[in-house]
Amino acid sequence: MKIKIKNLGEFQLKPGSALKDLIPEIKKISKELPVGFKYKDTYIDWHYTLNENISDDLELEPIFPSDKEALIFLRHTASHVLAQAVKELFPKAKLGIGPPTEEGFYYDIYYERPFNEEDFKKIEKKVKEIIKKNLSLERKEISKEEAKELFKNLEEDFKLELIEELPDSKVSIYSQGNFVDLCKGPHLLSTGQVKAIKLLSVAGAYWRGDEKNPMLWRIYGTAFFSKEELKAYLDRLEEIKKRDHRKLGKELELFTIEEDIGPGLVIWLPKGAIVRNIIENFWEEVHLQRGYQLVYTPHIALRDLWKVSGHLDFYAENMFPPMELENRAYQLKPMNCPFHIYVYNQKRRSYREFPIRYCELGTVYRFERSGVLHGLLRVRGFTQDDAHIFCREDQLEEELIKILDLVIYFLKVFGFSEYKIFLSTRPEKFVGSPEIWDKAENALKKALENKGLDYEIDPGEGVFYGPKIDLKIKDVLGRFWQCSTIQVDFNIPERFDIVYIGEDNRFYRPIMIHRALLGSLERFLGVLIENYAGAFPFWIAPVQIKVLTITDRNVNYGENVVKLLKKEGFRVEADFRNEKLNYKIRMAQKEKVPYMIILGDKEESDQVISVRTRKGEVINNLKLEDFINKIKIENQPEYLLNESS
RNA sequence: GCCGGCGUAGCUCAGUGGUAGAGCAGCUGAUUCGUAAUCAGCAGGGCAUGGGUUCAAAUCCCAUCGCCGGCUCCA
Repeated sequence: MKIKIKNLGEFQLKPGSALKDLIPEIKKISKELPVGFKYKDTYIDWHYTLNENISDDLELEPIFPSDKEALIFLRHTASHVLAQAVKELFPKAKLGIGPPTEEGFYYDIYYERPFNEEDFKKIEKKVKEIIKKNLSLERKEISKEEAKELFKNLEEDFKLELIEELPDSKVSIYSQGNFVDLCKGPHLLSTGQVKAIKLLSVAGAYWRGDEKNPMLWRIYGTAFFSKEELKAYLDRLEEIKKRDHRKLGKELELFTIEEDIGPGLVIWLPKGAIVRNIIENFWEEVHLQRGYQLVYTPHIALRDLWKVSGHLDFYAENMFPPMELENRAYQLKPMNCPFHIYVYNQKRRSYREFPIRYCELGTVYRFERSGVLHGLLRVRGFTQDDAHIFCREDQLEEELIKILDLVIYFLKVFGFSEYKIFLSTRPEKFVGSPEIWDKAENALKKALENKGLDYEIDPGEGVFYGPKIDLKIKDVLGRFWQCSTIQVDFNIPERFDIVYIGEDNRFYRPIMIHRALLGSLERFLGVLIENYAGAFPFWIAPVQIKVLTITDRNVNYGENVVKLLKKEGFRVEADFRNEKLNYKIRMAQKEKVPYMIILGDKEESDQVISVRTRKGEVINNLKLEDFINKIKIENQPEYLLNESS
């Protein structure tokens, strides 16, 4: 039988033999040995044998250690090594699943008690031993019946459950030493090929993510082909820690979340509030330019409003409980949409008016379970940069395209140029008819295609009132964050029975689009803090310039400079303390102020300034006027856009 | 909500049964200094909260709250 391997040539293989029998031959012609292969969409490792898995002549695509996909092989094996280590140390442990992930791998393992730090160390040691032993892996295909027998004897209950649900009559198992695991692969040749591995953490995880199921212990780890790559990864984890918005938020005095005030409720401190204010002002300006109208609505409303909107039926578990007052129930708002319906309903609407676009920085409250709160990224009270657009069916696609334009513009201004787009379709719990949903889903698809944007479909992830497009933005460290959401809604207009008069003088139902571009200001600022590591670009920096004097003699001159800068509208702080320059620079540097102006006798006598940038560049003998002209340009939101393009 | 870990001064952290500690920040004084920490002194703590064990608890036990890492969910 012929095996063609891309770029390596053709090989003959006898039926019944494994791909690994080709290794000596391949080694002769290739410096580097592939870790495995890809055939169509499946990974094939060296352990595949001809009669079992491969019937016809086929062309395989080799995967080398330098390929990204090679990590899947490596991490699958790494997770087996981990599982073996745990089973050897704790024979009573039962295995769940152990897949590779984006960044590493994990194994979910049931054990009668939690693994503690000591266990963790032991496991780590055992893992290293197994790698050192360089055990060969082996793949076998057996019938489901045989597999059931095997795992029943091993008392691997979770594996039995998995086997039960596998669609094929045959399943594959991999073994190394005396360890066997149900696994579809792919794997490396032997445990010794796992060169750089690190176990990272243990945490409880429900079997199959369902809280009705027993809790297993999930051990996270990561593995790479080289120690250098592993180190780079661990360094990156350190970097992420350094950029944590919770840490920076405290250090830079941006925001606080106080135990006495309540979980998930954010206090914006002056420095953070000014950042938020600058973003809000910019946001409003752009919206007004683009044909939106600004509205304000209350934080609470009569509970009946939420009955009409459908929230009580479909969203109740995310809402704060009602408040009773003068025999009427009020409800803290989880969304802004019903209010905007009433703005719409102020008068009879004509088809000529459309599209009508209402926008609001609307603060909403949602009940999030305590365990999921996370700094600014997951809170209970947040301000959405919300808008609701009412339009006719024939305008829907164009409106969606405009929204996509707008969101891409905003993200660019804030330094995000890469994102993933998801189209979420009808969930299990939904209002309206399936036909209407299909219509809405199609409109979203067409808009995305019109803009030439790639997207993935997230089945069943839509909101109860309509399908949506979500954008996840990629930050400088390559992490993705969900902020923007665009949702088509045929249902709420119907529930509130809103109408417009058409050309033919008859009533029609408008379509509503919900959209938030930055998402919530809290989350967006959290992401922004991490993206910039707290060093905001000039136009949003809470303190843009810090004026430092060298001696007390220069204070008068310093006050003058500060006054002139403030007059121009810049956010300036003075550090005229009787301290050494180095000390003042260090402080300003830690506050991540973009520019320091340093004033000594020299500057004063020449009536100039010295400027030190956040990056450490020094410009001497600058006229204040020239500096102001330079930073005026830098103070525009689009400055960085123009710089990089 | 569930599982594990953690909670000591404004911040970062020492302190594991015997009188609460350090550095930074703050205040006072000295120093007047040129591109990432000048020196000295002072002040600052219900050890998350509430119970319990003990002659004695920051330390051991129980409960509650909060935070962190996950599960799940979403802006």
